[in-house]
Amino acid sequence: MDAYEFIKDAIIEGKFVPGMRLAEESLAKEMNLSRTPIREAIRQLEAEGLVIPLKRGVSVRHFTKDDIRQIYDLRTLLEGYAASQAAIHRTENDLVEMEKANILYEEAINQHVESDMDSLKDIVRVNQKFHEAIVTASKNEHIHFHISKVVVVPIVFRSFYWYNSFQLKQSLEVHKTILEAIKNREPERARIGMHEHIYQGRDHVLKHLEQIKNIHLLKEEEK
Amino acid sequence: MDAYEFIKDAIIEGKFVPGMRLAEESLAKEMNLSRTPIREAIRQLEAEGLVIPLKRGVSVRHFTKDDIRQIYDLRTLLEGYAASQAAIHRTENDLVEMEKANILYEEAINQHVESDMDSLKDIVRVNQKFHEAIVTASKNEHIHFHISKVVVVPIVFRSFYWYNSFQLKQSLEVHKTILEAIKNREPERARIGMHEHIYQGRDHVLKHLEQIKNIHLLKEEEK
DNA sequence: CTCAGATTCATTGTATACAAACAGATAAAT
DNA sequence: ATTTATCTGTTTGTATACAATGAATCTGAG
Repeated sequence: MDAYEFIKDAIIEGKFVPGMRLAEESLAKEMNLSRTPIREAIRQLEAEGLVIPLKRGVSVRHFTKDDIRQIYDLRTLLEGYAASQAAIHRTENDLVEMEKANILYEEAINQHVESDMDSLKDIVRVNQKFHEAIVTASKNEHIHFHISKVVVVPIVFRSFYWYNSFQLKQSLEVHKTILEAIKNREPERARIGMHEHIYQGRDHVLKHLEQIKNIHLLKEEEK
Repeated sequence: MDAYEFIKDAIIEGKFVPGMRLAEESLAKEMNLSRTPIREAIRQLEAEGLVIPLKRGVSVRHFTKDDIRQIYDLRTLLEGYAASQAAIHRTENDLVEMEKANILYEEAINQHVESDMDSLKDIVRVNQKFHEAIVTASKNEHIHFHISKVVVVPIVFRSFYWYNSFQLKQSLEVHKTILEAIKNREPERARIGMHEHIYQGRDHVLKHLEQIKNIHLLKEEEK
């Protein structure tokens, strides 16, 4: 669906932010459509929890620090399980896909120069490919379905752009550990590796949120 | 939403079955509405995975035995985690709610007479209340959100109506174990109890599906 | 008889129209 | 001045209309 993609992308890109009131008419005008397809897209996004209904229109959902913690707990649980299952069910082809994704990841990190947004965007994208490959190898499409819903949220915060080279190199190491565990069919080690990896991400996002909050407080004081 | 409830209920009640082609117009006529609200309801149900888009119209999703296995794995993971978290975060009030639900469950089981559909429906409802109470006590609304999506699917199969008194008494025992573990703040025991409980349900549904399949095969032969 | 092409009919996708609900502003009354 | 009531403009909810798409049927040629 087109309107769906448009709105979702706008949220992910930060064009629509939490608290912002979105009316159907204005959205429709912005993308040269009538209200009908817009409404359908909104219903989908509501069902996914990305957007919440307002008395008047909708708003992109506002996630608190507590939400982030909960979502990462959930994601750790799901992706950790997926990794352990991947270690059991993975085929040779799955392994090839995972390795391919990880080589791209390594290349992206090596080419990366400190605080260059575009190269970071690349890294995020390739990282996702790697995670996707693992979930695919777990052979549980229902978990896949739920993970895909959970993964979007942290992206909204664009905390990734704050990773430094050291952290990136570190996460590459964890990737390699996970990959090796899945290759050697060690479910528990794969799970633990994934836990570590995602909790790293969680800490990072939370720290980022803390900074944003401070900036916000600063602005409040300035007034 | 009204059209949403209508369609979802129809699926749960078995009025709309997998493979059945549902056109917007006919749905609209059936509930005296125009197509517009119907379409929105369908988009929601699609996002939840209960219904799949067809080239022409939609159909309620057909779940295979493998889907059931995957969904129960997922549910075990999520509800097991919720139980362990409940053992950590539960308040006195949560405990009261859980005990209340479980007393109702015990009463419903004691009043139950073998293969009475209505009393089994009651039991299913009260059982859900118990599970709800645990998830609430876990203090993670995002897990709650995902569990609620996962729980609907097995209901569609109405395998519950095949429980016998012995199985019901057995599941009451497991409920009590879980409750005690949460009360005594033993996360791991709560998780294991929940695992056992849900895997019991899974075996039951799978056995039921096997029977249905046999009946189906019988019918095929009769032709 | 079989298959390709044209035709018809059902069904979706989108636009538009209008009524009902609601928020905010203005006016009136105490 | 504060509160209540009314009015007004905006925004949603639903219905309807029509074009685009796809499936099924029919027709004619080989």
